[in-house]
Amino acid sequence: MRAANSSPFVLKMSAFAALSCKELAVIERLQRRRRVFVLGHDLVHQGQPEPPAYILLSGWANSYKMQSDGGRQIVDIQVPGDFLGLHSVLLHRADHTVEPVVDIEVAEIKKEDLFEAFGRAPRLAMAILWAVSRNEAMVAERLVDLGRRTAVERMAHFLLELGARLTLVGEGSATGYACPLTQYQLADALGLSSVHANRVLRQLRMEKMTTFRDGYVTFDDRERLVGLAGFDPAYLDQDGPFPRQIQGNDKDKS
Amino acid sequence: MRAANSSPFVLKMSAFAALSCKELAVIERLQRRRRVFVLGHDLVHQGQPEPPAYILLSGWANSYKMQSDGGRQIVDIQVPGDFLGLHSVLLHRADHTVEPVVDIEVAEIKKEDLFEAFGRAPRLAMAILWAVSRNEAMVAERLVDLGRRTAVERMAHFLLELGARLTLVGEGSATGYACPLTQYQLADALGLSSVHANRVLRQLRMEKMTTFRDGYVTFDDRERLVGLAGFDPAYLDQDGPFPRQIQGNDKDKS
DNA sequence: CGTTAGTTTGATGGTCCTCAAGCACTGTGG
DNA sequence: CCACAGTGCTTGAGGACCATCAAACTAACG
Repeated sequence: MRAANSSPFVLKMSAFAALSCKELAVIERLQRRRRVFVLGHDLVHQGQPEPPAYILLSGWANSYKMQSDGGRQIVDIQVPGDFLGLHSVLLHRADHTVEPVVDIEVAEIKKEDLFEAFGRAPRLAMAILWAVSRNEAMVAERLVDLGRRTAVERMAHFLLELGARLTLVGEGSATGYACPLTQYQLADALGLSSVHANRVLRQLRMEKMTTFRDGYVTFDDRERLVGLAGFDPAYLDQDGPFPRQIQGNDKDKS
Repeated sequence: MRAANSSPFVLKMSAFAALSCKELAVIERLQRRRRVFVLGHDLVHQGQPEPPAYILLSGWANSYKMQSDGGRQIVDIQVPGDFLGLHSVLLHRADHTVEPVVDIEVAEIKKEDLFEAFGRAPRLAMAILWAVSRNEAMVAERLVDLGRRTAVERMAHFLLELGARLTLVGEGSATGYACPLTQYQLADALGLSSVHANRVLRQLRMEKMTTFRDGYVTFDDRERLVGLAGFDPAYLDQDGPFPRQIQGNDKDKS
C-alpha cells in the first residue's frame, strides 16, 4: 500500500480529493494488469475498435492524429500518472494513436473494469471524471496556443505546462525537468515545422529564458518565461505543489 | 415521458446506449432546475470558483478563453443536448467563460447532483463520461484544424462537424442547417481573423461547396466539401445504428 | 437619420512554411 | 579502425498564408 501511496497516479488523484482506504484499494485493483511497451510499438492505433485505456506508470507517451496528407498533430503528451486513451475507451473506435516516447510501463484498463470500479466507489467516478476534465482543459489550453499565441509563446507555455504537470507527480521542479521529447515531437505538438521549433528554442535559449538540451529543460528565468507565455496554471487544477495564488480552499464534499 | 424521450439531451445520450426507464428517470431528475439566459449574460465566467454545469435545452452557446492581450479563442460551440461547462464542474475554478449565442434555455446541474446520479445509476456515469470523452474528441479535432489544416480546410471541417452534431439531435440534415453564429465567432473558433474568415467563406461559396448566409449554412456540394476538409465523422461516435452495450447488460447486438 | 453590429473588399507586411544543405553523434559492419 | 547510414539538430533563402490596417456598405433599431 505504500507503493500505491507513492505511485504517480495516486499522487495525481490526490490533487482532486483525499482518497479513502477503500478507494485506494479500488485504484490498486484497477492497476493490476501491468504491461510494458517498447519504443515503436503503439498502445492504441487510430481507428482501432473498442480500445482499452491505460494508466502510465513510468516513462512518457504521446497521442496523435494523422491526416491523409501525412500531417501529424500531437494532441497530448502523457507523463507518469496520466491516463492513456481514456477518452477513447467509451468511443467505439479510437480517434487517435498512442505511442511510447520511451520504453514505458502501464496498467491496462478495460471498459468493464471502469464500470465495476464505478459501482464500487461512486466518488472514484467523480475522480476519473475530474481526470478527464483536466485533460480536456489541457487540450483546450493547447487550442489557445495554436489559435492565438505566436510560436515563441506557444513553446514557452507548453514547456511550463509540462513542468507543472511533472512537479505534481514528483518528477519536476521550478528549475527544470528531464524531457525525452525530440524537437520533431515538440513541433508536432505545437503545430509548427521542426525547423521553426528549432529556431524558437534557440531564441528562448539566447534570451536566457529556458534551455532545451540533451533531454533536459532548464528554466533560466522562469518569471520572464511565465510573463512571455501568459502562463496561468489554474486550468491544471493542482493547488498543491506550487501555484499559491489560488486561495479557493473550501473543503471537500460529502 | 415522450417529452423526455424526444429532448435533444436524451437523443444524444441514446447514441451511447439504450437507456432504461430508471436511467431516463434519473436524467429527468437531473434536468429539473430550469433556467433561461439571455444574450449578454454569461452562464459561467473564467475564474469563477465551483461553477455549476448546465444542459443546453434550446439555443446555442459557446465557451471561450480570453487572453491578457485581448485575444479570444472559442474552445467549443454548443448546440442543444450538449453540456455546458461540464468539464469545469469538477475543477475548482472555471477555466473558461460560457456565453449564450442566442437566448437559451438550460438545466442547471450541481456537482452534488452528479454525485447523486452516479450513485443511483453507475451506467449513467459511463454515459456522462462518454459525453465528456466525445467532447474532448471534438476539441482534439479542432486542435488538428488549427495545427495542421489551412483556413479553408478548417472552415469546411468545422461547418461539417456542426452539421453532423445537429443532425444527431434532429436540427440539421445533409443539405444544411440554421446557424446563428456571426463571422466573428467563426473566426474566434477557428483561430482566424474575422477578415480572413470572411474571405474563406467567400471562396467556399464561389467554388460552390457551401454557403453561409443569413443565419443558414447550405451544403451546395457536400461531397467535395468532405473531400476538401478530410472530414471523417468517426470521432463523433454517432454513426450508424447504435448497438451499444456495457458489460453483459444488453440484449440485441449486431 | 444617426448609431451600432455585422459583412465585404483592398493593400501591405510579418510569421512561419518549404526546400536545401551541413553538422554532430551513435551504432553497425567491413 | 574506418566508412557508412541513421537520427536528430542547426542554419540559410525564398515565398505563401494569413494578420493587420483601413474603409465602404448593409441592415436593424431607436
